[in-house]
Amino acid sequence: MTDTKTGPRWSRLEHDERREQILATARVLFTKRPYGAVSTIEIAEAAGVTRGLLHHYFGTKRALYLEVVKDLVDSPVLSVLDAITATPIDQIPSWEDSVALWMDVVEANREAWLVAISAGETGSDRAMHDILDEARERTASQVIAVLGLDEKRTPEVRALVCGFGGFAEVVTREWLQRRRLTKEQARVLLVGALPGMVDTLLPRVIAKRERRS
Amino acid sequence: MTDTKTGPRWSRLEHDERREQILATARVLFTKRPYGAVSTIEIAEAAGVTRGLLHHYFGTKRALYLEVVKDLVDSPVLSVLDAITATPIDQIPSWEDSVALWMDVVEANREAWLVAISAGETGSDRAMHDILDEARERTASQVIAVLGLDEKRTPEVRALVCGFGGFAEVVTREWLQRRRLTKEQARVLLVGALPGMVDTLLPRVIAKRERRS
DNA sequence: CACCTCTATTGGCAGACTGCCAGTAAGCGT
DNA sequence: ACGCTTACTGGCAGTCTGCCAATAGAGGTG
Repeated sequence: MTDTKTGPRWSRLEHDERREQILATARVLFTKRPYGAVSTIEIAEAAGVTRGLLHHYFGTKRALYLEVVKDLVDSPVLSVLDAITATPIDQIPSWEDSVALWMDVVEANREAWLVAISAGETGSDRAMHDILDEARERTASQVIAVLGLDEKRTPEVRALVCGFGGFAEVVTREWLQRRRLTKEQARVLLVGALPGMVDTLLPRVIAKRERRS
Repeated sequence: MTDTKTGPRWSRLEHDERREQILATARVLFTKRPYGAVSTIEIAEAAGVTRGLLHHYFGTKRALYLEVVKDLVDSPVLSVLDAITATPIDQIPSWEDSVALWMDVVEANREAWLVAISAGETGSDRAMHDILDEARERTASQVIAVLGLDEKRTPEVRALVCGFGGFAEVVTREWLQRRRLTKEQARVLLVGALPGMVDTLLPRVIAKRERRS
C-alpha cells in the first residue's frame, strides 16, 4: 500500500556534491552539541542518507569531525584574508582597521568562532591540535605582516604575537559570550595591547636572549 | 588446581580509599591519552578492580573524567595558594615574586598543567567549561589581590586580568611545550605585560564605559 | 529503445563499549 | 562464632562504530 510505484527511492549525486552536503549537515550538528553527543546515524539521517554512506565518504567519525573543525577554523580566517587582499595592494591596512575588520568578521561568524576555538573533545589529540595550532600561526603571520615587524632578526616576536592571540581570544569571549565588555571596550584593548607590548617588552625579551657563540 | 585454598579473592577497602585509588589510576591514563582513547575497562583493570565498581563510585565515565580534570586543575592552584598564604600575613608578595612562584609551580606540575589547559578545548560541554572557567576566575582574583586593584569601582579590571590569563597560558606554552622562549624570556613577558596594560589601557577602557542614568 | 556498465548508495553483520542491577562475599560489631 | 552491612563482582541489554557484499540509479553504447 504505502510504496505504490513511487519514483527512485534515493537520488544519486555527484561525489563532491554529496560530500559537501554531509559535511554541511555534520557542521550544523557538531556546532550545537559536543562530539560524543552526536552519533553518526543522527548525522546520516539529518543528511537524508544512510550511515554506511557517511563512512564511505569520510572513513571514520573522527575524520569527519576533523573536516568540520577545519572548515570552522578556515572560514573566518579566509574571510579576513579576502577582505584584506581586496584592499589596494600598495596600501597596507592600518592596525586599527585590521582589528576592526577582524572583530566584524568574528561577530558575524559568532557561533563558528566560539566552537572553533574550543573545539576538540580530546585534549591530547594530535590531528586536532595541529589544525588549531596552524590556524593560530597563520593569524600570527598576518599580524606580524600588518605591524611590519621583522620576524627574522627577532624570532621572539612570534611568541609574543601568539601570546597576544591568547589575550585576544579571551577578550573576545569576554565581549561576545560573557558580555563583561562592550564591543568598544574590547576594541580598545585589542588595538592597544599589542603595540604597547612590542614597544616596551620586546626589547627586554631580546636582551634576555641567550648568547650563542 | 589453580585456585587451591587462596586467601580472599579481593580486598575490601574504605570507601574513600578505594575512590582515591581509582581516581589516581584514571588520572594517569587520562593524562597520557585523550578521553575517547581510554576505556572504562582499561581504567578498572589498571586499578585492579572491575568495571562495575568504577560505575558504583562515579556513576559514569564522563563523571569520572570530570573529577580527574578537577583534580588536575586544582592541584597547581592549591600549591600556589599554599605558598602564598605561607608568607607573613601583613606582607603581600610582590608581583614579581608571585609570577616567579607561579612559574615554578607550573614547571613542577608540567604534565598536569598542560593537560588541564588543553582539556579546556572541550567546548560545548557545560560541566567541563564551568570547572575550567571557575579556575580561571579564581586565578584572576588572586592576581587582582596581589596587584591591589580596586575591582568594585572598575569591574573592567576583571576582564582585563582574564585576558592576561589567556596571554599567560600561551606564553607558558611557548616556554614549556614549544620552547620558543626561555624561562627568563617568558618571565619578562609575564611580569611586564599586565602592569603595562593596567597603566595605559585600563583608563582608556573605563573612558569607554557606557553611561547609565 | 533495450541493454550494459559504472559506482553511488544501501542494509545488515560483527566487535566494542557503556550503563545497570541482582547476587556474592569480605570483614566488623556483637 | 554468627549475622549484618556494604564493598565488590559478573554478566546482560542497549547503543554505537566500522566494514563489506549486494543493490539500484544514471549515463553511455549499439
